[in-house]
Amino acid sequence: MTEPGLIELDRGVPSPVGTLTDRLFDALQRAIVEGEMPQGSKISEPELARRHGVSRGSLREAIARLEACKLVERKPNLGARVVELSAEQLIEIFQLREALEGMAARLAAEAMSDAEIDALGALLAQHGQQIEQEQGQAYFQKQGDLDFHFRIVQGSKNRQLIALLCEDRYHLLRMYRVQFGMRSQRCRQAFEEHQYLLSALRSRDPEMAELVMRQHVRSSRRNLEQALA
Amino acid sequence: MTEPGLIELDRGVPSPVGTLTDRLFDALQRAIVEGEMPQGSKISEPELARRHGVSRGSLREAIARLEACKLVERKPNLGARVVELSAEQLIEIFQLREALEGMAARLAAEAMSDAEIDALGALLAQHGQQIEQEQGQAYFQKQGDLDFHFRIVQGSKNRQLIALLCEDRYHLLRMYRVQFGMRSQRCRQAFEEHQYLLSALRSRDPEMAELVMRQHVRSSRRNLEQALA
DNA sequence: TTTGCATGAGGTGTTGACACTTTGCTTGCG
DNA sequence: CGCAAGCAAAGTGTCAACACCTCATGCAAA
Repeated sequence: MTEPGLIELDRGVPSPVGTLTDRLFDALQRAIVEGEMPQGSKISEPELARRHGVSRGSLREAIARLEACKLVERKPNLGARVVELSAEQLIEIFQLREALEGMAARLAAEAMSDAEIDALGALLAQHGQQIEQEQGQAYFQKQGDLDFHFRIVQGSKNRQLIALLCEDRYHLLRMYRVQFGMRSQRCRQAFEEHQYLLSALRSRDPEMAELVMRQHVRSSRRNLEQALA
Repeated sequence: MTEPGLIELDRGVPSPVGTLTDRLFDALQRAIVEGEMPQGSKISEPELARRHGVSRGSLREAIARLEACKLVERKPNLGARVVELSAEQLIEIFQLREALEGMAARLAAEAMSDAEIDALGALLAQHGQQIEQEQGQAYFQKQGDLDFHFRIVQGSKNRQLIALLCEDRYHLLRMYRVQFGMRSQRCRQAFEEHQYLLSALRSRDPEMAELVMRQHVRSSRRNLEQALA
């Protein structure tokens, strides 16, 4: 629920938090994820800098960070473009997730505290209610799913995994969800799989947790492949 | 054998390849991996810029890329420091590798061409000879091991995996190998495990390939944990 | 002696300007 | 009419200078 606040740039107040490059990075990242900057569109440094009332230097540093997140691609002397998510790349991302989140679940089964697991259970219960009431269908359910996976990764207590999935690649996944936002017929099934995973965590069974998580991500991928064909 | 050339900065010739930031990045990366810039040491932008005869702007972009590779850590208004590899973080990196390279091996079992697999076999045969002759013990064997894993990842044909392991995190692994360079008693065992993996690839058995690779990385990790204790 | 604040130096964040590269169009020649 | 060389505009790479922040040093007051 309380996702680390995205700072709005270009508002009345000059957002007195973080460095200028930080705020620029957040603003651009949001713009790309939401689709305001279309996939594959070219980024003109002078124009963007003018639009945001910022020098090119700061903008270039922000773009460098976006490049590290794989949200933009840059070629020397040719400039930067917003990344394009092809079908193949989406599938590759899901293969990456299968491996990484599977390992995260395995580690989480041993590293999460009882309190964290209980909190996860509460979150799931809430999701269940939302699904029953069929309210906030699209957005909230997807956000909920993201929250769930987010917490598992955090629960692994592995800083490499956390940095990679919750900071570096997190926004790329959000971009996929926002822009490819296919209505999830898989919603109820995904909810069940989340509960299986919760059981594995409660049993402190690493092997089972990894198995369930991998199967879960793989199902999502298969669903995606089918929808793309 | 033919690792993409590291460009030497500060030589007679002005290295007429790539942008200045690129060359700076390569030079700093090498310096960090080799230990010339000690772990945890602070990076003074003015001094480094002067030493390399470069403006601070270019240097800052190079540092931003190093940060993306996790080779340096930066805090606002406090500057950048070379990353410190603690024992815990090393273990976390190996857990990451187990997941990622396991998946890479799985995919490679289906995606690699027969020619690529044959070339891998030739590489392994060469390693075997080197081990027999006990020559070039430390460096070449470690480099050989890195080459082997490098090729498996490339063989997965998954651009996400390749970018992550062969570009983003590759140098962090090299840094560990160079600086923690423990003599590998495990050398012969690792060689055998590599051959098991080759067999799995030849059989086009994804399940087995992933299993062997994960076991291989896990053994390395256990060996590391033991050596650290 | 110790605590607190002022001050200065060093360092980082940010900016505007300059130089080179790319690109699309124009112009002149075959 | 087609094509190559050249030119102009836009864009990226690089730089030096300015503004703000942090930290350490020293001085003054309790």
